[in-house]
Amino acid sequence: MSEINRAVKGTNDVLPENSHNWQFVEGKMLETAGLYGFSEIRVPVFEHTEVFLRSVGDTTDVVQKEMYTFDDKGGRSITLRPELTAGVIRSAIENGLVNGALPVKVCYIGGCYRYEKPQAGRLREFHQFGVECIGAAAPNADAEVIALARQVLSSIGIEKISLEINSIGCPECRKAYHAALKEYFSSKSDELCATCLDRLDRNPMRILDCKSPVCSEIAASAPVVLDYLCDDCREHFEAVKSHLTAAGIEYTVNPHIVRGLDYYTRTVFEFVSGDIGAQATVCGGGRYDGLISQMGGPAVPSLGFAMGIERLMLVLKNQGIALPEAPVPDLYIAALGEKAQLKATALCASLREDGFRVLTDICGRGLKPQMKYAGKSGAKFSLVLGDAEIETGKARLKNMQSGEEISVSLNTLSDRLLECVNAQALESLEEAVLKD
RNA sequence: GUGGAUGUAGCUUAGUCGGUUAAAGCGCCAGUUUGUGGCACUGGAGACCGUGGGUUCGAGUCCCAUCUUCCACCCCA
Repeated sequence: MSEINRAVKGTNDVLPENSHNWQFVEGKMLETAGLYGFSEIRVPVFEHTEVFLRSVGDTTDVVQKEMYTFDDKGGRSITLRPELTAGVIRSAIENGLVNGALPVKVCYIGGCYRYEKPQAGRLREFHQFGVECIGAAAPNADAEVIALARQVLSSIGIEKISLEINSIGCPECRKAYHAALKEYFSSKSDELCATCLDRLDRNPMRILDCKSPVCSEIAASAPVVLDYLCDDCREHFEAVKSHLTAAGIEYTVNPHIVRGLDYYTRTVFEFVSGDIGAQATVCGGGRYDGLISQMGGPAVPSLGFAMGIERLMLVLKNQGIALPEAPVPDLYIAALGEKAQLKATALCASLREDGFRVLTDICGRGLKPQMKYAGKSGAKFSLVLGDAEIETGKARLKNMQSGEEISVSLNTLSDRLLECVNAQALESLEEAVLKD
């Protein structure tokens, strides 16, 4: 296949048969965020490259080798967003949100772009839902944001997923911890893998995250961040845990959680699933108290998380979680002959005006293929319109599941269809109750 | 960026030691039935066998390269 009919590597289409699942999931995300007071914010897909260098951190892998960066025709360096926090914070500062009533609570859904080698749960274009809570320093803010993530997951049926939390401290207490880590790992430097040797200088905390068996064995007995937290950070972390417990949220403390983006401070957390392959993190987030001032805003604390929607979909699929069915047409009108087609057009117009989902033939087909299509479309009812029906003003309304038919007057079709659709819905509702 | 696997109609696949018009099921279109879907039967459309080279009288089949997809490393959501 040539490039003209092939999607770019690492990108996916959401086809009509799946789009209702995305609509459902995204709807639940926005709805749940609303319960916590978060409103949607929409920001551009691209920003000045500098926005990401400043926030994500210019030593991170994301910035160093994964960004889609290019010069526009005006000579500006532009980057497709690899994540949304940077752009959202930029917008909050630029539009003065951070100077208004705090906290600012915003959420977002959008595509992100990273030049990576695709594999299970990893794409070059992927989608994130996330929230930013700007201006809240208290530990119950951390718990609230985590509770929101938890509730989003359960609102779409995901219960089997684990929450891991950690505190990586503030810049102050991290100095002591870095020193301790360096000392510890330096003593084992001849056993560490090549990348970890490199990390020893740049960012020793990342060694804790290494999956190579040797390194993770060494990391297992490395100094633990939690032992090096200053009093404030320790107190904060203890309070976060108390609030999580108060909210009824289960968690495990994993001192090896280290986020890959530079801006994190204090609380960090991940929701992890064992059902979707090596890329197991479905949601990652934490606190980033220094980010706003680092990006030229006032010194206000901030926190948030991001969820990978494709990974979420994988969890749903691999755990066999069923989402609501796509809506089906209420009525298919089969028409025979020009007169009947005109009448069908008129009926469709008024029924759609009344809010019904109505289909009719637009391919000029015969009755049988029309009925066949009606069946495939999943339409609840069908109606055949020919010369006889136009003449008498009456037609037979057919229930496509049971096959039973009733005679209806075309003048009162809308009312009768409403009754029939409701009756059918009631029937399946009763069936559902019986099954329980 | 490194490694392993993969590629034949829209989908799932068959295709022998290299041999003539590349096969089947599902799906799609139409008919059997001139006004009624699901079942059955009949017919039809649809594939430059991922792409480009090479070996050969002859390549879907063998060789090389390249791309895609999948999986893992790395990293992250």
